[in-house]
Amino acid sequence: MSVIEQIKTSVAKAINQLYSIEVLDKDILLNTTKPEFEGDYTVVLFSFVKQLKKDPEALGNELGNYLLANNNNLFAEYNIIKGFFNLTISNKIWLHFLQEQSNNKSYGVALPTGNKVMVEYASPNTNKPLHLGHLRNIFLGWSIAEILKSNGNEVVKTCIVNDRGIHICKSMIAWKMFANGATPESTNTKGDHFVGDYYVKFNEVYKQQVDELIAKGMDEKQAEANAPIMKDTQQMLLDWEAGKPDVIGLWKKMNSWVYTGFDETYQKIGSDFDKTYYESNTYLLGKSLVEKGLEKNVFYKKEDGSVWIDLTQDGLDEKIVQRKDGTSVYITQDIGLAEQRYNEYKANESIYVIGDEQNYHMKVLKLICQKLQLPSADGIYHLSYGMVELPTGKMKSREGTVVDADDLIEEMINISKQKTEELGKVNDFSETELKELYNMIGLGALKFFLLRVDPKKKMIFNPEESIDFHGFTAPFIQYTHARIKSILRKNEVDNIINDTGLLKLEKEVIKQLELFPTALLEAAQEHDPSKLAIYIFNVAQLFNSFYAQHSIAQAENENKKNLRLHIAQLTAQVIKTGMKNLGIDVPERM
RNA sequence: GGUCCGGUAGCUCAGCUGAAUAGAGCAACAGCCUUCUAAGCUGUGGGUCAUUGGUUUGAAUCCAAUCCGGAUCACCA
Repeated sequence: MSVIEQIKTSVAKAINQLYSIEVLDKDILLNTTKPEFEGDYTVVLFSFVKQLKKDPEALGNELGNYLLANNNNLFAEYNIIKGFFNLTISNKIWLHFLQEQSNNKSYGVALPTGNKVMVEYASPNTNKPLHLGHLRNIFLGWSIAEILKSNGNEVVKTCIVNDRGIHICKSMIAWKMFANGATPESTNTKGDHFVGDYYVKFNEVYKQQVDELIAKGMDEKQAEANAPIMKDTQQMLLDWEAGKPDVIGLWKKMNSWVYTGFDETYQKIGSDFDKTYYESNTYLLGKSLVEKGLEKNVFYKKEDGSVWIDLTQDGLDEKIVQRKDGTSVYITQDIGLAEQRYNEYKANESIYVIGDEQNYHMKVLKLICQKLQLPSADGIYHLSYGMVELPTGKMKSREGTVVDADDLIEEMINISKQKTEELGKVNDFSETELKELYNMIGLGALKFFLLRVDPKKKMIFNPEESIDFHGFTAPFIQYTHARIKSILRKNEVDNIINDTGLLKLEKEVIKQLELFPTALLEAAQEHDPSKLAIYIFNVAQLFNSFYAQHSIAQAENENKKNLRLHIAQLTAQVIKTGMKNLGIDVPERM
């Protein structure tokens, strides 16, 4: 049980005993004590002062005496300032904690709970390469999966590839018209970029044709509908749906180019999936559910034969779930896929990492699943994240104003190379070791940059200002780790910690380390890796202050040295495990 | 127009289940390497927490209204 939980339980019990009122653990408002006051944790008494009509001073003293008398292992002393009841935890608790955990490689990781969670993320289109927005999505998905695993959940990572539809046909048409048979190999281009170039090409030509038609006197709408290249594309979609061999062949070929490109990127950033679904296989799903919904009167049929659901009672609108020609719409596919995934994996929770422009859609999806009483319905959680925008506005792949994922990754790695070379601390590294280190630092910086902020907030990325390597960043944390490792390489740790008392900073670091499982749990509960990122940063920052003030190797005596080595060891461990949960590796040297 | 999200230091962001003098990082300025890795540490300056009103012993935090920015409300996906 964490120290915080112990305090809450003790205080709640004390109040129950002393005043016979019903107080639960969660009613205890507990903060870390502000540095300018004496103590470790502070209970805010005001609500009890009011309830019990007692003077805070008197209440605090009665409580303090009771706590000291009945929990003498936990509390060392207390003081009361206004309504703030400051508790000092006894050093024995901290030392015991350190002794128990400093050698525990899996500190913070919970035992299996039997809970199963699916995390869906990435979900790219196969007509263009990945961009910065995808990276935010992928890093978030990966990280939340890791965090859930650390909290004892079994996790299935999944991806739904958007591999069909008009946008795919656009690239295909443009390739047919302009490529003269070129391939990624023949042009030495990464497959997803190769296909993406034709998507851009399509839009150029399309725009030109529309302009021409407008110049000939057509209005804009008509022009857009009548541009020859668009008509060809629509025909191609029909041919695809009809299964015309040459179209299907081209579709398969171009998609395979894209997948090869994606795989390269996924491998580079260290991401993978346990199961990939393809929309070309799932887009017809959900039909049986429409039937079921009609039977249950969840859905209703309009005169023209289209099927709808009325969500106005729930504050939403009417939504179509099946077209009059009997084909599924997007949301129906999603319902069908939700059912299919549940049948395959029986996960009781399903997290969708999808941008916040789909908030409404996801709300509707969950609601419909609930109304259909699908077993997966209540477990649906939309991990919504804000768009990544440029200072000039939104990224638009159609217009080519995107921050390309591969370019950005390469740039980050180059910067880390350059900085590492400037510092010259690892000149003895081999080529492979160096490459690994540059990747670790460059990708770490990028991942941390995207994960350290609240997912639901949109973020602005300025390509002109490169991502920082100082302060609240991954390299700062990685550096702290490397520095500790350097000390641990040079000094023997004795297993037994002797009680020599704790200096302020020694205790502060231990206190912070003790919060690790709490931070991991909070990140999981709130589906928010930024909580963990901030926690790890605080650990590193606090350790660095400690490090600057107190020598470890040259400590005042052997016992102090050993104590500090244990602190250093556990700090390194927490950083390593914590960063792993963000998908970031941490070097032994840098 | 309805719904949802956001507005905190020059910049990027924490804090938002109410509680002590609103915190970090970056940038600026001033210090600290003959001692464990200076990608570090210490300090200084920098705030009408969008605005107004309300609830409360106490509001950045809760409520209401207003202003600003964004998303969404497709027989697109």
